[in-house]
Amino acid sequence: MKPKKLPRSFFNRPADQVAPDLLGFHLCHQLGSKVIKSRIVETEAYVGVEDKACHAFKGRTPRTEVMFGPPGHAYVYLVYGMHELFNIVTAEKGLAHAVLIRAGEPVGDHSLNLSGPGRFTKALKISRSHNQADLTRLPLYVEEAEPAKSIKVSQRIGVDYAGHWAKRLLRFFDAESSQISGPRHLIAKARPFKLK
DNA sequence: CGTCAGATTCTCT
DNA sequence: GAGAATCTGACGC
Repeated sequence: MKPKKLPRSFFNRPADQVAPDLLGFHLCHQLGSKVIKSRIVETEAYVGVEDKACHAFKGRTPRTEVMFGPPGHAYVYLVYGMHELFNIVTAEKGLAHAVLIRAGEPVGDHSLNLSGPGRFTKALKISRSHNQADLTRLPLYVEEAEPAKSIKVSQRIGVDYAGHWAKRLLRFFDAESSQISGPRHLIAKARPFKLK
């Protein structure tokens, strides 16, 4: 398969459709003459203003402004005062959907730890300076690759406060990957998911 | 294996 | 001023 940057149309769909489709694809960051690549193995969908676990639930603020913009852009923010988390804005402008990238596997000759959303951004050298970056262009882009063969779904992690939204199966991961993050019991409870 | 507290700072009330 | 889409290391079984 010839590597190819994903076009904006790929991202112009609801987050719960984009999130499983991203598994197996590569997130690439060009730094000078080098490109750091990671195979995406774990994602979570945040489905807009009705989703209590989604930052956009509280409405449009300076921080969440990007989410209300057009799809295919980065939403990077700080949690717990220490970790920067990388999201991709999806669905049509105004819906404020996003996909959180939670884990990846190294691609190429590097041996980085990409298991966990905080580690993922650290390893790929992604920071808040990339907030609002257009992901259909350099230096940050998603490359099409072999899709994950076996996908599982579970509840999202760290969103217990979100009432019935916490129970929705919006976390997707490659069942064959060893880099999956989060509590074991959620991984054990996960169930198979078939792409449409 | 499991649970738990602490680090550290931004965001919105 | 409270709480957060996390990670690590300590301790108990």
